[in-house]
Amino acid sequence: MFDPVCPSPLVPFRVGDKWAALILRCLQDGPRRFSELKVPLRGVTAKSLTQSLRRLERDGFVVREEYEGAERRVEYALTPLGLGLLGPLDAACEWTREHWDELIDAREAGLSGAADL
Amino acid sequence: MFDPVCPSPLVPFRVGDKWAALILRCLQDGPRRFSELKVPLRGVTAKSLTQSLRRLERDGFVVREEYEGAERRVEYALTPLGLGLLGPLDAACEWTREHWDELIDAREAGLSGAADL
DNA sequence: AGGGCTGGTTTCCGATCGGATACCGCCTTA
DNA sequence: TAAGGCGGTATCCGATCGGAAACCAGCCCT
Repeated sequence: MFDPVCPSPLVPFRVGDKWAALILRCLQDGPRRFSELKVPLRGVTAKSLTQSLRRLERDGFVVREEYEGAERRVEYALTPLGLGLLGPLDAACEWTREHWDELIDAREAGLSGAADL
Repeated sequence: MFDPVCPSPLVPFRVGDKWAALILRCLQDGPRRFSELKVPLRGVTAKSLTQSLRRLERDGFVVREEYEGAERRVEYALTPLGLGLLGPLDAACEWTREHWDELIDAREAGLSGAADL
């Protein structure tokens, strides 16, 4: 999941910061713990993950719930607002999948003669 | 159009860089000249505009056409791919409009107690 | 000859982004 | 008592983003 070799920088859409969209996807099937998020989000550092989660929380897309008990347990879950965000996000993802070949071709064509950028 | 006082940083979606989405919108009703883009995109500097346009061109969303003649004339137009991009973009915009109040409320609530970020 | 418009480029700079690394308190288990 | 997992923080750093300002060539008009 979320292979770092995947050329996702090609995707023309973004939701929030670098990891936000992936976090939302990870949470769409239910709450996840901090460490359960780190696994699928390959390569994310604790700092970046915390930062993204704090922002998603501040913006009302995610709630942080700390359970008290013997073992420490913190779970993150989507709010209704965050769940709704998945709609347009899915639309964008689907469009990207449908036009993937065109995106690749266009960029490769546009790349010849534009070394930098 | 595109009032700088508009709190658009609240919008959770992004397409490309800061000006890309606005440029696409400006082009949706037909080609526009460089200087015709600068007007509605209030506050954009020539550098930023050029940069965004070059990227959009490289990625195959926009074409640059230079007309020869007495007066200098350069026009930018959407490609079919760029036109298609407006679909999911519109979906995202509409979602944002529908949930605007929730977005505001959520951020205001989330802001109390989170000074920075 | 000078000034203006068009479509940029160049340089500089501060702000932000995000990775690397080290460290932390708390709790459980061996 | 030490080791290890959990859920982070703190600090540093290089890369990128994007605005400000200056400058430019080519062409027009006066």
